[in-house]
Amino acid sequence: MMKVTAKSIAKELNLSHATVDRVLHNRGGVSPKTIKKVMEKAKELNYTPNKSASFLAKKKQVNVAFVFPKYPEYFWREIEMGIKKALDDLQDYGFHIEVLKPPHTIEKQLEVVQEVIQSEKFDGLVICPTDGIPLTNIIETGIKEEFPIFTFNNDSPTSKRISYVGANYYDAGRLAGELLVKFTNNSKKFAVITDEQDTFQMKQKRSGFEEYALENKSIDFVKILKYDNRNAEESLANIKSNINDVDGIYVACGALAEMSGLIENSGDTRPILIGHDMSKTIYQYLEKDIVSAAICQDPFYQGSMALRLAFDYLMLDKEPERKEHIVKLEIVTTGNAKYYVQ
Amino acid sequence: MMKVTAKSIAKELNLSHATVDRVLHNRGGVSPKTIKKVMEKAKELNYTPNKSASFLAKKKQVNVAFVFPKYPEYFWREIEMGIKKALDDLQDYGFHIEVLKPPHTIEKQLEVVQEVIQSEKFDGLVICPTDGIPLTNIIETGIKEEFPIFTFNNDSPTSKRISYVGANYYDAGRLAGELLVKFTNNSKKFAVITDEQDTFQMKQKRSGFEEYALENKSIDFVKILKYDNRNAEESLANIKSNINDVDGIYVACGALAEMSGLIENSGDTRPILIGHDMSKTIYQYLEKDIVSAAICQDPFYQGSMALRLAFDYLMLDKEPERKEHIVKLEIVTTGNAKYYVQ
DNA sequence: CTGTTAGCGCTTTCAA
DNA sequence: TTGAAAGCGCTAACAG
Repeated sequence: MMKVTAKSIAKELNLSHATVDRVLHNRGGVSPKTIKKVMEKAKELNYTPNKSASFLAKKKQVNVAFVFPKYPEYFWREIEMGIKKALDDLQDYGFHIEVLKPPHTIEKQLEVVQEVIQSEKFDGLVICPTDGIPLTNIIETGIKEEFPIFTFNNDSPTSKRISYVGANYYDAGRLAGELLVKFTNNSKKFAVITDEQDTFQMKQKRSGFEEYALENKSIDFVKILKYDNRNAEESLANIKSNINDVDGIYVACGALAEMSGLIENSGDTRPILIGHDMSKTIYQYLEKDIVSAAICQDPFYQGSMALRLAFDYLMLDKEPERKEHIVKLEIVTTGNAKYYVQ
Repeated sequence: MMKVTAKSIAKELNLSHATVDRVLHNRGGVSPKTIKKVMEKAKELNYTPNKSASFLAKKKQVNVAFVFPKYPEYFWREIEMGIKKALDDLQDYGFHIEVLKPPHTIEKQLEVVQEVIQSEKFDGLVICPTDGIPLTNIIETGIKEEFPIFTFNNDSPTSKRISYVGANYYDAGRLAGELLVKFTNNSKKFAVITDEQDTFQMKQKRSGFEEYALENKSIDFVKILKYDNRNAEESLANIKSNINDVDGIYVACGALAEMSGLIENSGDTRPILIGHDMSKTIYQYLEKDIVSAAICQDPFYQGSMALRLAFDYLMLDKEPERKEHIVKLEIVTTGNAKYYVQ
């Protein structure tokens, strides 16, 4: 069977391919009669437009900015690889990106976002907000000015961003609770390590964990301990003095490696340790059984998906199917850790 | 900055874009001088060819057959979705596929494979061999006749297939061992359920599990029990009478749902149950805590990747980077099960 | 309302 | 060894 193109269906109907193109994309200015004829023929022959040719002819060029933090590097490198991989297929279509990594503070991010919106250089923005809540306003402003903004990894749920792709951190907290209970063989004493700025993400994780604990009658207590990375030694010392009576620790912030170091050198009976994300260092602690499990969220996939959503929206005028694209939570233990590192 | 195309670099050098194209693809018939000039200019301007335009002009059409079983349906549906999704981006490039699902017996598969190779309809074959070993010969024959064959999900390691994408089942068995030990709190008594035909895959899983058990001094015994799906009731009855003394069961074959039913109705103390893959049914057993964990291998990704490898090889003349593309093993428990179903 | 035409970036044939 | 020209399937401007 022959390939079916706009031209081939035009020939069958004694029309010009321009007319066929008009109805195929309902650009208007075609008589109802011909519209009907063309639509029927197209359905009959099962016509599908050729994206390559379409983009080639359109000459549309779109530029989108990706804004996300630099640290932890092992995590964002994976995300960036996912972005770049997905881009491979798309840049021939005239879709281009620029990656910006301002320091991970709210002020710096605000500056960059403002610049991105005002510079006229970009047609869209994909951002991991340092903290969703404070950035709501600026995102809102952008959206009002018809500037499309997408969030990923961290959401800004109260803003009207086009869509979010990333994990559900409440569920992540719950999962952490489940794993800790299972691995400690129904212990009753837990600690959660959070970071200094109690961001939206951190709150979600905590409440997931705590609600799981609450539903689980066997639990005695959950201690919340803060880790401040600008003051690492001191806060580690403080944590150390507070975990003597716990059987399991959930590191909700990005300090799993630091906590592992602490536990490794703490002698005698070690508490069960779980946390988030994978790196070479964490891999080693998994191998040594100092970390029992890490909860991951496929950063590579997340990056690809964020790019795809932006592409679909900006180049294909396709609204995302859902406002929230929640990525799966993956459990990593010694047995499957090697698949998650590098 | 302008877009850099063959034409634009031709203009800069006062050449025709045909000549530029010749050197860019070293088609020969160009003087060393011009070759040098063009190559330098291309590097300087950081030229990248436009795939869309290239495929459009080439008019190359490639057809590949995908051969895999129909059952278990929940699993192969996912794989097929992965294939179809990846195809979305590629069919505009002239890459087409046909999915064939012969009954999962060696004879039927052999027939289909022979037909695929001889029919002249296809330019390549991607197959999940019912059992790698017996299919080696036919794959070998195809490869000898320059007919490219790829394996996925199940390998045919002794054949000279272009590449394999799928899990490492030895590692899967080991992981099963680790999980069982952790979840049973260091039990010493385990059973493994395999299927009637002891395929290559099943052997791998068993030996992974057994070696883990061997290394783990605490284990008393591992019972191997067979499940025959052509004779379900009888073999379930037989299994039932043999698992009274075990604390943990690893279902290595596709009978996790059946085993769950057995355990659910067996009253009193239940053994810990783990197995492979996700379906709606298994999801329910996870929720009820009858299944403690399932080991998955991202069938969607597997399908996409198999397609990509075939595309790269056949359309881009790109040899796969590795002969074996091992997909990660994922651990599914109650807490993250919802991400793995549907 | 419909057709003609040029052109997107590339490949391929033919001619010089 | 090089260039000119046609054409892949589509879009968009212009003409009728």
